[in-house]
Amino acid sequence: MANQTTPAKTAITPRRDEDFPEWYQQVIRAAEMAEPSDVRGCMVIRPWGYGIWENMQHQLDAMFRATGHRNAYFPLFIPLSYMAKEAAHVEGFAKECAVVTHSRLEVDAEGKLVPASPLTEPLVIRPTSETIIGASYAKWVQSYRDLPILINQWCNVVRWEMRPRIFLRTTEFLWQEGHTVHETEEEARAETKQMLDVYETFVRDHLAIPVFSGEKSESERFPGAVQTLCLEAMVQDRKAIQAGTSHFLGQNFARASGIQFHSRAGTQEFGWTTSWGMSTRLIGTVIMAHADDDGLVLPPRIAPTHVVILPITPKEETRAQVLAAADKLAGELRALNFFGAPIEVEVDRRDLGGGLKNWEWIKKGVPLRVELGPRDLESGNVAVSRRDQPVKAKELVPMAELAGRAVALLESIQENLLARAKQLRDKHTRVIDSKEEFYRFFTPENSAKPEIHGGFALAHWNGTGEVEEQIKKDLKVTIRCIPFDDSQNPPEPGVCPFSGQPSARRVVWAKSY
RNA sequence: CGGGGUGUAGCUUAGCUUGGUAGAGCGCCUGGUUUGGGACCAGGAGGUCGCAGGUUCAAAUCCUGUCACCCCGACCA
Repeated sequence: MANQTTPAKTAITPRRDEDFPEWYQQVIRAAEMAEPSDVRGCMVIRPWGYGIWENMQHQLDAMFRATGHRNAYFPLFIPLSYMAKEAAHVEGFAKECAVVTHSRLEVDAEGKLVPASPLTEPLVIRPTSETIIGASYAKWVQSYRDLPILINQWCNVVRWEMRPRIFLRTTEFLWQEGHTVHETEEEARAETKQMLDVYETFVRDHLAIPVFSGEKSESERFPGAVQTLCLEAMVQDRKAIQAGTSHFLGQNFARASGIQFHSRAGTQEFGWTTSWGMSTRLIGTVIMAHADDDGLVLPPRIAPTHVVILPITPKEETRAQVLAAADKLAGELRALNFFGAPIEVEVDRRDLGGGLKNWEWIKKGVPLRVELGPRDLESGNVAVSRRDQPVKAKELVPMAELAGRAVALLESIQENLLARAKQLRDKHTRVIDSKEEFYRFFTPENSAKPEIHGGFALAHWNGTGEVEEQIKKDLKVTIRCIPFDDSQNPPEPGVCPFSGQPSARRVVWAKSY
């Protein structure tokens, strides 16, 4: 009996329903995506995690280019005085800025390295780049003919967070920030909405995560913005997570940075600016949206490897044959195009137990696993397992047909993950009209160790910050977004259950990350 | 930054109340047996018990401080 080595029921312990935050960390570790570093709040992104990020980057970048944007790069350091230019902006970020105050190290009398040469003006490490990019734009913009300016930058930013969590909230993180200047308010507003739509398409079609899109209430708005648009996704513990934001900045930052131009009418006008961003946090969102108790589950479109071929070589005499067949199959698959790029195939020829190898790839979330052994050579079949299906499930596919079906299989997984996520979200999105029901919805039965509960509540709201504040205080629930008025979410006047006052439309309430 | 908890080998941990020179499982290395499923046998490497003080003949164990991490709050992509 092999009692001691009996496999755990699930590859990840604890399970999601036992301890969701701990499960999340274990998935990241088991998939070798990232790990904590010696620097507090900062993470090391390992190749598997970084490969996912690179795919996200390339795909979004293509979408930015297609909408007329170009990449550029601005400094990491922002002069302290720049930060002070926009009042609300300073207030929003001051508490989480890392500040560089010295320019060299010296050995002191005790032989210890100490900072020396204080800077005349301290430099802030960018928490975001509105101010320093604004300074450049102020120089570049003279006339309406210079507009619009449509620039994006991929970079790291630093926000000194109190409670870091890998991918979700780290002190340093990677992101993309778009910064645009427009001649008119309408144009800038259209840009803000357009980029939100780009994000929504990306998150839904590439990451297989459905979202609510809408506007933030005043209390949740980006510091200095006139309007903040957002996407809100539901993950498997039914909390909301923001999956991208787009800000209409009005003329606030243009005034602060002096972005002015001669208009068609010959007058001097301030530009209308926008900014929009998404970050490595989306990797955490993908994990929490799709991963299961056996590890990561990757939407094929962002998987660093789409197909892993597992050669089974029980007998030395058939080994070479099996490996050759595996390589041949890999070659056929690599010639295929999935979603604009070659299918990424890995042949795992490591001399490990078959089960061990298999589990590694399950934990990494590779969409398709293909087992190929001597018996398959004879029968002409391979066993194909989909990561969106139970681990033991496999389908025998004639080897000659696999290449013909691979793309469809990947597409099917992609669709299934989206459908599954949508189902989860819809199941836990509830229209609520009474305060009692609302409070019940968001209150766990076991307060000592809260079980997974709640979800999204669609409830009326009188539009005041007081109601928001009260509910946040009572339940830790906030307005995640005020949906746009469109055919999908038509406005529906009603009564705010918290104040009894009239409400123009339902808004989305949830606990959030 | 407040409240709670935890720090012992790469990971999970026993030992701590009742001080007496550090134990296990997984993983790792070597050899062998295996091989359609997270294999088995034998041997082996790996720990200044988070760190710094203190009490003591003696500290993983008691005391003080400190750091890190986790959970809950305040803040946020």
